[in-house]
Amino acid sequence: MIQRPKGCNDIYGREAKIWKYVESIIDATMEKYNYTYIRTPIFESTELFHRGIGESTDIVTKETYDFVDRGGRNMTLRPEGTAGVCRSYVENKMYGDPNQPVKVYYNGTMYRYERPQSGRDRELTQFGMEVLGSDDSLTDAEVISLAVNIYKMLGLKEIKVNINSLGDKESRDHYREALVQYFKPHIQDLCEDCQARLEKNPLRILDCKVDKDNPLLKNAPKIIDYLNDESKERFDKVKEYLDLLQVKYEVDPNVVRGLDYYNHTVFEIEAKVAGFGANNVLGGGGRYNHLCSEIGGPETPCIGFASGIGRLVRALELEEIKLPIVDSIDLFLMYVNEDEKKYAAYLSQELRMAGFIVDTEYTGRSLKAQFKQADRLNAKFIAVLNSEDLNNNEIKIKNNKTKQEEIISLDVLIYYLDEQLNTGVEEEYDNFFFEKDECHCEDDHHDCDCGNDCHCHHDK
RNA sequence: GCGGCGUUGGUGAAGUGGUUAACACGCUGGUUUGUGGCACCAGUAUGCAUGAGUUCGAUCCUCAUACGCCGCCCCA
Repeated sequence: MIQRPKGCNDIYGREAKIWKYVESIIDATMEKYNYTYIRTPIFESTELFHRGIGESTDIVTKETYDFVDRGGRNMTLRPEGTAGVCRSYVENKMYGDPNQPVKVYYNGTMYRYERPQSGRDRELTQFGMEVLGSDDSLTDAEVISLAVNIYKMLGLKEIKVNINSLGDKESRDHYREALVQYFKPHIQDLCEDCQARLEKNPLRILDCKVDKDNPLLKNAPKIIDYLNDESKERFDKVKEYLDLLQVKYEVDPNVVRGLDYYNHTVFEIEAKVAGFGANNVLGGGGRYNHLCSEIGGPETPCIGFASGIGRLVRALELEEIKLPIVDSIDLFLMYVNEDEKKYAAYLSQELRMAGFIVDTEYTGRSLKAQFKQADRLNAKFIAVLNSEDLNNNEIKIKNNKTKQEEIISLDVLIYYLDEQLNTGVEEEYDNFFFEKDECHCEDDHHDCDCGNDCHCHHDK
């Protein structure tokens, strides 16, 4: 049997409906923030990722799907979305558009050659947004709040926003040097990986899982103390705007991100729901003011965010959030003989074009089995076509919930269905969202005893 | 790239070096000749991821490969 490629998934059935719903919320929310949709190629020249993401990053050195095309060109399946968007911004001279900044969002598959595990696939779907052409801290705050609001619109409650600032190049170099100086005398106390990190990327040591309880890490220099005045000022401004937008966050000096192009604001949003596994970051992003110039465009200040849809769907499942997924049909048409079948085919089309969700029988089932099929499809109405009725221009239609059956004229069928299906809509909407009681506590920092199943930020 | 565990019908799974691979759900048909969901009866894997090997004989033992799950590195 031919199996699917390692780390890739087929998404179908109910899960596909969840994905489509999630994507519809993303589209709708992005639209409200006036981000426009952008589609860029799934593969780009290898050079773009090497220059953009960074030669020495793991993602480029060992995780890309590279290939040489038939014309001998070096190509790479995109491992992330930002580099392609920047390339498009530069190549299409969007910087010349008077309408700045350019605010775009994307949603597509990315590819990373990694060993699959919980929350990590080789083909993954990410949505993300980028603001290109503004250095204003308000864009930093807006991108973070937009991300949070998408999660909120989907009903997620158990999320946590961690932010940090890497400062500008000067601050970062300064800090890097300080870290190396600090760790060097104690290097033998750290795990093997960290010893390697000291030269390669000392910032990563702070995020080590093995050494996370080592007091050495706790007392390490903090980047905040190494930010120059300008960097510090802008970080304060970002926090001020976040407070204004009522985004709850924590400053986490360990958020450093894996891609070279970030500076100043970096952030991650994690799922806090139990059972998520090792990879609990739903999304992350940051500011990248030098990427565009790095790939041959003008120096352009930018900020962006990307989030894995697979992980997001998983978080929704673990939080048991009920989504408005339509898994019912309006009418199932049943028949026994060929004439009735033909009429079923004809009538199905008429009703579908009139706006109803209609299905019928295609596998030659017995009438009894057709009833079961109608139930499996969650048909709101069912009708057994009967030659005699049809000759009288009538149809016998049954409400599959109340079991009430009526004989009506075929001439009024559309109006009948329309009327019947529109009653009880409210009742249906009641089931859409799994509403939890809102917390009305005044103080966020206390042990909540309001009795609600709420998730306000107390000190735990 | 490194490590651990796994893979048996449509599904959940039991099981054994030796003729017919449990059980349950589901599905199909019948009892009931065109208004069902219950009940009862019957049918439903020439097959145990793939390929080699050991053996008189392999789903079972060995090896390799593929894929899955979980962790590490790293990352969404």
